[in-house]
Amino acid sequence: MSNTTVDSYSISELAQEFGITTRTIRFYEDKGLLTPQRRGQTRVYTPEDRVRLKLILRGKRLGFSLDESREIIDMYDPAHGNVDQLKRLLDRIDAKRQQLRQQQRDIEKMLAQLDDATARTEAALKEHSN
Amino acid sequence: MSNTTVDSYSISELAQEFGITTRTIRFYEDKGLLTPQRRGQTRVYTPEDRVRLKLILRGKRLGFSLDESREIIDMYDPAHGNVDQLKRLLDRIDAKRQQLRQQQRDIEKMLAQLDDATARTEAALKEHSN
DNA sequence: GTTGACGTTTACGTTAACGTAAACGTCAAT
DNA sequence: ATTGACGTTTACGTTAACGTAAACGTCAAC
Repeated sequence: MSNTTVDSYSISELAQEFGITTRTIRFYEDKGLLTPQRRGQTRVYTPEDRVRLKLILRGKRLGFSLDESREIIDMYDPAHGNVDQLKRLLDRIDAKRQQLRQQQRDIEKMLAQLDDATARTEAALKEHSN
Repeated sequence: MSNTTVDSYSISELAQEFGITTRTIRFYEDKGLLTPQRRGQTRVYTPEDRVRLKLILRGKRLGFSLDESREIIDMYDPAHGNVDQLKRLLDRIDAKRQQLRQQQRDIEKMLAQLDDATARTEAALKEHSN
């Protein structure tokens, strides 16, 4: 279960923690979203790998594709060479921001709609108590 | 193009307005999300149909499946008979609310992450100006 | 009367994101 | 030495949400 190095994880540990299957984790690796090390054949995950996985799943909850999640994750690292690329990166970051703000507005409207639905349903319930 | 009744829409009008294809709209009908009337063979959409379509697309932007969107849309109508069903409906509405709140938190974190990415990228740009 | 623009149905194709199963290796425990 | 828990690779299957194309009807315009 627990390891000597303490801050490394097995594939099943991560799977259990996040409520996904090992198949899913290997699939993410296949798609280039994770690149764990190997102890022999066996995959060994660092805390950084774990964070990346967390980000992927967060993206999933927001309806992002794996490609989109990869893009967002890659935005965090500064390794992108020349000035032109950096400027384009800024644009892509901004685009994502706009998208997230749109989602915020969508959520607000849906929550309002749900409040409405609750009110209507409770009203219908009161009708039944007559 | 425009109709005599004014508040009815053709399939291509809706497609253009929302930036989707007619195929998509017919697909939604196939899945039971829309039930337009017919003038002969031709589909005729009411303003209510248009609203439903809008809700579907809003759900899409939030990563909802068509089934989920259908569920949310159906929550708005009070036609669901008995007390037990109404109480279960309230629970489902509440569950959706929780999910949306989770998405709100996810968005906040992602926006913070993007701010971080922007700062780092701009820092990298300043390096290049040396 | 044929050419477009628009509509229809039917049906096969495609992509993403895994599920599921087979077939195998490893290592500690019985 | 075999069982069980865990890991591996390879590969075919599945579902959702459409795309794409074929083949046809309709109706106004030239």
